[in-house]
Amino acid sequence: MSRKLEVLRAIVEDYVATEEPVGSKSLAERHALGVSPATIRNDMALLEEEGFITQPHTSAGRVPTDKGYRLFVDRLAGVKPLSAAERRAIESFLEGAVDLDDVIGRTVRLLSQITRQVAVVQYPSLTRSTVRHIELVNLGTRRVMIVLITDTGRVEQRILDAKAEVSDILLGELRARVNALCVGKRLNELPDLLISVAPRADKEEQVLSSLVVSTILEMAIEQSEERIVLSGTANLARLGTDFTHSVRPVLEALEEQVVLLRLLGDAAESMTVRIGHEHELHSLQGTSLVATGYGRAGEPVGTMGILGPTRMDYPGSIASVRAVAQYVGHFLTESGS
Amino acid sequence: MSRKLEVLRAIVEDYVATEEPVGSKSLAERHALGVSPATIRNDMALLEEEGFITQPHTSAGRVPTDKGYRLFVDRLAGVKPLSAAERRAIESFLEGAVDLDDVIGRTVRLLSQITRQVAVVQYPSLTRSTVRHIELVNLGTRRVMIVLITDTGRVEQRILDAKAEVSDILLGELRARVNALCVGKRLNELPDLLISVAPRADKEEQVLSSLVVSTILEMAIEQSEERIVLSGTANLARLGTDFTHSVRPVLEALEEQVVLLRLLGDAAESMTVRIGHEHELHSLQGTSLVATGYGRAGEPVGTMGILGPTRMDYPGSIASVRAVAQYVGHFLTESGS
DNA sequence: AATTGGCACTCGTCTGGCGACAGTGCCAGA
DNA sequence: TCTGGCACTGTCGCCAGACGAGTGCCAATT
Repeated sequence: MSRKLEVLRAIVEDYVATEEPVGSKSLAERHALGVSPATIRNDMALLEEEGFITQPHTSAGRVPTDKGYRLFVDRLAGVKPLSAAERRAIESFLEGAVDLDDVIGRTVRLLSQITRQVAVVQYPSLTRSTVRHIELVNLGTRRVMIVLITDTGRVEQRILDAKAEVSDILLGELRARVNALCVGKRLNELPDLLISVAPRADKEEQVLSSLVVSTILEMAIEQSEERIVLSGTANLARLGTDFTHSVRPVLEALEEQVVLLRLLGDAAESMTVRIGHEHELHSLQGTSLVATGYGRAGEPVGTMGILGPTRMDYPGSIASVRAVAQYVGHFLTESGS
Repeated sequence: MSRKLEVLRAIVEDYVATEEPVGSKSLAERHALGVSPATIRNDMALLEEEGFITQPHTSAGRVPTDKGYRLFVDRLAGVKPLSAAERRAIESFLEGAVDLDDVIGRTVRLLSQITRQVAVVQYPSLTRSTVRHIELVNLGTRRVMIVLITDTGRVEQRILDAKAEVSDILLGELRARVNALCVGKRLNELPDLLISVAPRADKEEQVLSSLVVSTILEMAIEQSEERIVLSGTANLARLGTDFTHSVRPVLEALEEQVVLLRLLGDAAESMTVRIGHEHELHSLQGTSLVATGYGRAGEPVGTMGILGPTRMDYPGSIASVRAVAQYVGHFLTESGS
């Protein structure tokens, strides 16, 4: 690898470690580059021309630009092995999780703790998952509860006003029919499947079944708006000290589900790193995202990642996110049958 | 009311409005106290001796102490009527909420928006609520799903490994028996009620029913650990500009469910205001809490409130929190049957 | 006895100047 | 192509002085 890139790598590493602009002299001292500060200065001048680094002011050291970080993660970042403590934390953290909420909750805390950044975890997506069971419960007083259970363990329920008293027998039949049709199918296949349930002779059944079907569809569609949980917002301190200008806009952005969804949206499956200005949203342009998909039995079901300052430890973050995602994948695969 | 208290009230109001120490001169100008600055200075000296106000430094104006705020909210704060915009916001915000999660989610966002502080809402407490229905679903492959539905609309589910294949008939019987016993009862009554389910002749049924019963109890107990949601953390900006010293510790405290629970724990029913050092937790001593319980058909089920700097608009916050709590109470009472 | 105007005093903040310092760019020489 | 030397430049910390907001006290007034 050319020395110039070696210099860039050294700059990124030092800057991430010290949080201060790095100069040619200290660079020569801390890294065994085998050349003098003057030579490094020449390389730095070139790197600056090409837009990989910049100076905060004339007589200061250099700081990587977003473009510099990009080059770093694409070509220079080695794989950083997890520390023993991290391994242990990951392995013990999910022990004893009782349900899906618990798994996701533990995961997001785990991620934010080991990376010391803000962690973001998307619930297993409904559209990608399949129906395990649909339960219809007669609550009396003309009400029916519909419970939709997916193979990822997610449960959605809705209460339906049936207009008229509901017969248990009818409801039982309907339950059997709906389940026969839907179990094992993906949620986005439901609309096509459920068409066949509606047309039926009996008037009373007609009304009820169409109500039930339309509610199930509503749940499948409307509720497939994904949920995302956060943890570790206190770690935003790493963005800088002036709250109102650096931290606040980020905190505001993170409170919007829509923003979070778009944030994780594209990072669908493989490891994705989005750096500074690569974010569309202006308020996030001082941050970087490291995200990857996680799966269940090979099938991708959701995304998780961390958000931190562009000046972050990319190799470490990438390693942690990847490890946690894999572990959660295993866990989901083994626990749910 | 004595003029001295009038002065204290004026100081609190001005300080909350301007966020700057308030001096005798500006106080005389902005408020029609009918006396000269010199007189006010005398009163201020007294108030300072008694510990209601203090000076940040010798030649600055006065700032209320926690004790001063306490006196203010106890004796001086009038009721501030809600603005029309707030009324409208409250009334329209809960329209179209589809389920309990949705109601709570909307409530917490609403509260943080109208008060411009951090809002904290506790889910309807399980122990205080009653069972609406318990559903047992045979998932096949030796698994049974248990769904516990409460009258507040909260749904808890758990999957149970039944060790052996489960007969639908048996499960149906068990479901009927459990529901007959539990529906309408409070969750904390369940242990006593469910004892009678266990002893039964049939070996197979014995195993299954004891498994189911113990799981239901687990759900009732373990899951009655309450959930609390937050919103508006970006508003912590109001605490001050230096992130690491004022905002960060608060953000960290708020991420701990345990802390949140204790925070809201005591504020059980009536309107509670906890100011600065009245918090036990050190990291919250720069903040104040305004909280109240909310109910459903008269029964208290949970707590909600806002957290902000001690220097906050107490009358306004109290009015908003009270109004939202009442409205959510109505909403819960009407919507669930 | 309460209130008021006047006045001296105290400190914190703002400003400008100065020197130390870190780091660069450039150049001539190896 | 690399290196040492050197002049240049911008930041930061420090200090002194001016400014001003606000107080405390006192003597005079009501």
